[in-house]
Amino acid sequence: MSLLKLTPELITLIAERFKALAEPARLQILSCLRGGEMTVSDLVEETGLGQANVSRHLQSLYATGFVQRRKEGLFACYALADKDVFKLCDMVCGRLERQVATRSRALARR
Amino acid sequence: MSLLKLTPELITLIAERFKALAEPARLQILSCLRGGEMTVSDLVEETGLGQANVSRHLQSLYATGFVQRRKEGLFACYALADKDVFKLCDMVCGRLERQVATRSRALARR
DNA sequence: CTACTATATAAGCGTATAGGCATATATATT
DNA sequence: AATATATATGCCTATACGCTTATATAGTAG
Repeated sequence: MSLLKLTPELITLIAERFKALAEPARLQILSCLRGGEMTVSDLVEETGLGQANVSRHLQSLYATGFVQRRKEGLFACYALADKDVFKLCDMVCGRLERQVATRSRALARR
Repeated sequence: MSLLKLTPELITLIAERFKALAEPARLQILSCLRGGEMTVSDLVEETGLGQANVSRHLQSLYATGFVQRRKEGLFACYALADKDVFKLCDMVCGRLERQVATRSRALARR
């Protein structure tokens, strides 16, 4: 629908959200969380990223509302706030597929 | 659906696309283009950004496939590649609205 | 209490990038 | 040809950010 008027303030907020998704490491983390709640240690192991790094990215994803946080004893359990993230990825992927197709044709034409 | 497996290569590509949307200036440009095709000069005037700046952002948006380009005499006319960009924004906005609501309640509770 | 573990945070470093200025390129006009 | 205009690009500086190492905080166990 896109009925929303994009005011400067809104634009800033939207840009922040996209920025949170604009990093491979964070997308990787979100992708891991697709399987369900995970601790920081789990994510460190699964992603191969450093612990401090994962923690910082999680803060960023939490601040922008893409993940939820739950404390269980020593562990911090993170989970996707909702599944929309992957709808976003799919939309971008759709675009990607179209572009890849277009460029393949362009290359073939040379 | 989110049936796509997020391979490392795909993650990189998706991150690039999100990065293109992660800048207020570029969102502002896209928002302007919502009304239809515009020249660089039009966009400079409408956004208040510098010409070099606008030109650069347009290259970035073009490289990531968010805008189309057409040359008409001296002018370069840019247009949205499709409307999906604003579906993306709306989805992020939806999330924003929910968050704003949640946080207002949280503040009220203190 | 001490020691250990999981997570968060701080400091420093290197890189990427936005913005401004000057300039190059391309096209049109005379 | 020369000149003017629209756009693109190269260079510079400031800032932002990701990554690593080291440390701080919080919770648990002995």
